[in-house]
Amino acid sequence: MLSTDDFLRIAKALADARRVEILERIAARGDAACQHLCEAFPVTQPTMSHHLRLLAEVGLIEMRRDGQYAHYRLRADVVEAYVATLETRLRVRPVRSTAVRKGAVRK
Amino acid sequence: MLSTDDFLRIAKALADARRVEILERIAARGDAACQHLCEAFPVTQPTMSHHLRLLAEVGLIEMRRDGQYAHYRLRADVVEAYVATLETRLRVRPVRSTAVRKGAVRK
DNA sequence: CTATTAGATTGATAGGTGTCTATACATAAT
DNA sequence: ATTATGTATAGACACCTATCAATCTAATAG
Repeated sequence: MLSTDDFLRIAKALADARRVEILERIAARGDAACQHLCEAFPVTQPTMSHHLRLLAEVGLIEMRRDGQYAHYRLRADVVEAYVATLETRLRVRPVRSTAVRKGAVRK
Repeated sequence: MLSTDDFLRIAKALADARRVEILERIAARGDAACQHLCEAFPVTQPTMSHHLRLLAEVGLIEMRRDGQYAHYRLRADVVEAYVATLETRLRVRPVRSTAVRKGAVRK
């Protein structure tokens, strides 16, 4: 279960078409470099950097540095935690156990 | 599975703290009148009306008129459809069957 | 018909944010 | 060191939207 704050921040992160597309791409590849993502979408590199930063801040993705390259991967457990929280708050189904690693969300 | 458009509109509807609170309230009661919701939150009636309209437009709630009163109830199946679509797009778990009644989303 | 109450609509305003250009920082290659 | 490349930051701008006061419509009560 996410805190009210984390929950809202994730919801806002998911409320942008481009960001969801980026997440999809990262999820589909398992691992994506910023460079690759910049080429895959019609946005400038700073805009892509902005989106990735935001997604990482709310915990939906995780970055791994490899020299000058930045690689990202999806935090499926955080997505699940968001879903579980949404369902619990709206009472649409029994809660499912979804352990989320501590420190996923940057304060 | 929701269309890309419906998916995004629901995501945006869920990306506001007040709206989620309103949804929670409606979900908790099973049925809530606009009047009651106005008293339950520190917002003016036009603002509440605005939120309810938006939530109904994206299909998350449904209105029933009773004379001059307006009653709302949650569309749990639409919430589930949103969740299923999110999980499918991000590949976080197998798809679950979630039939959504046609015409829930106003065009 | 008149008054009252519930809800919707209309403008207007303030704050938030997605996007860009320009620039800075960091790592790698020569 | 210098140059090149990948990423991050800063500032600006346009657009969107949550909110309110004021007003309007609809239905009920007297």
